[in-house]
Amino acid sequence: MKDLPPKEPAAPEGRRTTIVTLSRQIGVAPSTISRALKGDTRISAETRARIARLAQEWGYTPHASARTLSSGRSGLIGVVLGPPTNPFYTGLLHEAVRQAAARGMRLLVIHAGAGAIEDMTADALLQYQVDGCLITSVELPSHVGAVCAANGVPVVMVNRVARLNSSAVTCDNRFGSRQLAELLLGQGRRRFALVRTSTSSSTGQERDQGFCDALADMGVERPLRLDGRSSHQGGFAAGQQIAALPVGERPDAVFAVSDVMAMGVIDALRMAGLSAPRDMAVVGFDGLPEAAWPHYDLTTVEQPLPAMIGRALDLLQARMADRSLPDETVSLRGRLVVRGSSG
Amino acid sequence: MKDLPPKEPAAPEGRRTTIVTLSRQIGVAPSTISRALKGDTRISAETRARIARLAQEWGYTPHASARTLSSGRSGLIGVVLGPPTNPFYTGLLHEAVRQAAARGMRLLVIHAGAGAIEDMTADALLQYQVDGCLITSVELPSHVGAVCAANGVPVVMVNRVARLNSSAVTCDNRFGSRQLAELLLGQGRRRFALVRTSTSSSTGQERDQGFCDALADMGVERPLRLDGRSSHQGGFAAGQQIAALPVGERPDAVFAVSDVMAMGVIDALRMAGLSAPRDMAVVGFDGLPEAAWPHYDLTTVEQPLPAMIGRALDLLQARMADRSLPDETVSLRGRLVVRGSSG
DNA sequence: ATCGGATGCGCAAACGTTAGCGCATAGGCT
DNA sequence: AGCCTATGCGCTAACGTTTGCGCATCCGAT
Repeated sequence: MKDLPPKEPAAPEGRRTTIVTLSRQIGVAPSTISRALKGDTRISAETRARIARLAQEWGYTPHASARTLSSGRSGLIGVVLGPPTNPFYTGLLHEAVRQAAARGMRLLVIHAGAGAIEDMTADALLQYQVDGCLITSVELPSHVGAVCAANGVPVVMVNRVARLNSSAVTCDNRFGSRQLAELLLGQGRRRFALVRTSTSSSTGQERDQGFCDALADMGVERPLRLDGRSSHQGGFAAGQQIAALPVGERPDAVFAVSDVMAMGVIDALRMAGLSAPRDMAVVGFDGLPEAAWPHYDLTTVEQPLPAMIGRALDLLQARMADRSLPDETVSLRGRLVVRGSSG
Repeated sequence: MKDLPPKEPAAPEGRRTTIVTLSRQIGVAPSTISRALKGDTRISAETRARIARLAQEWGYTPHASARTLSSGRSGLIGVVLGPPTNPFYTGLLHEAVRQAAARGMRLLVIHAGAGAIEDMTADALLQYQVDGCLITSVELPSHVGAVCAANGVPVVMVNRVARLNSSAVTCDNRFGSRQLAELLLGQGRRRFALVRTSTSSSTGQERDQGFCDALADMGVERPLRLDGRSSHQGGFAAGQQIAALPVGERPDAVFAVSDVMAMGVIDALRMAGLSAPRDMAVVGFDGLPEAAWPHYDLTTVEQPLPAMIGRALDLLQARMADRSLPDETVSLRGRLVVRGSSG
């Protein structure tokens, strides 16, 4: 009944159990151990089984650095994360951690937040030999892009349009915002306001265009445009402006290009004594968990985050295996989630 | 005017510039390069300067894996991150990334979220030879603890009490919630509700106790206790219960042990037609940026996050340098931030 | 009996850095 | 002039894995 986990069962000198420890135990070459452990069929099935058992018994753990040094592959994905003011990035990180782990990869956080990325920081990509890079920041930091390109490190942007030397996976922003527009138009709304981000991200622009195109198709006049930071505060400020409009000029529907901003709008309206579905419809985009809070009850388009991360990792892994693959952009359709805020 | 950044200036064969590339260029031993680059004073100042210049010229980037393999130090900090439902962890991550980078270290995200951590995942700690571990999860995942302890990897818990084989840095929860209690008592509030987390984290318990002790000191009866998940939803549910109380039994102040929960409480009250400072005071704990939103305007105790992360990294680095250092717990005082929600 | 090809594994050279010794050279001291 | 201590580097052996070859052995086919 030796049920103990393989806790240094026979590594007496406190030295790590390595591939040669095993090789000496069992009387085969280290290379055989290495191959057996990764399932190389050139090694007979029974030898592989014996080796697997031995490794288990001795609590063998591969040494990632040694593998990296020898093979050039680190199993690490460099991540540049967007600002904390948008919970979307938080969800994205969590999903990425989970899925990467399932594929045997880990996330190395290179940079997080809004600030510019320093060159020194970007060098970590090289130092740690990341196999690929996941970027969700507003813009592909130039130095990171250069470093990756110069070293053949594949880059995938998530929720951003592709730049030079990068693939990308996004939500179908145009289609999504068109759906929102059509929903509102179908309700008879005709006076629109559009709350956008001042830093014109590709995502924001696409949502803007998709929405406005749908309005144009119906011959509805262009919406009132308000710009602000992509955060609750940005939306809040826009909401205050909207609330301050003379009653006659008030829109009957407002589309904020991100859920956080929409939440800000709602809060601002409320503080001005206006209410989300009653005085005007408010819709957002992203599908944050927060948008479902009863207090917001926000109609939005939910980005298919798990699928997006999955595709992003697919793209990355494909390009790790074959560096010559051309850049690719995939866009996935989101799901319109109709809640109370749209009336 | 050769202003180009050191972009493979002379690495013709696409081979990485290594320490021996440099050593051959300049005619010294590789070991000398290594020592010079890390400022070893045994190398003359002028040689060091020459080498530094050469390295710059050739765009030399150290190979982290090689260093790790040889020296045993990876420059990596393993991170276990709490659930995405509490923005506190997001802020913590951002701060940690920034400060770690400033100290030349990177964050390897081992696990994120509420789910249990798998053994395989924990093994990444060993594989990548992390120098230390930062844990903010609710409880120290047992396997992670075991792995770290067995391999002498220092562990620091943040916002959690220390477990066996770990140091910790927390906010002074008792003092903070006492301050909140005294603030409310000073206003004449006497009927209290306490919204707690059902999973009894050390943090939650301490805040509970600090608050109740202060009440007891004033001879005020024990508060009504409501338990829920540590999220907006948990707080929301508690808020609904409070709102549903007969008017005579309603508290005149509620303390939610975290800001997210307090936000949930406020939203629930509001949906029931009650309002935060008017019908009862609501206070939280953490000092989230979200708490400052005009819509919440939440009185809270702000955890000194930058200082906490700083101390956590201090503890970690000290224990990397000297593994024999005893575990240490430091608690830092937060700052009472009085806003509108407390009336 | 001989040959040809699988099948199964071993050899040894990388990968880039670090660190324990050890060996010169130079200068100051007696 | 000889000895001693710095000062400044070089040698070399790790660190643990991977991988391109290459070499046996064994099987069946000729």
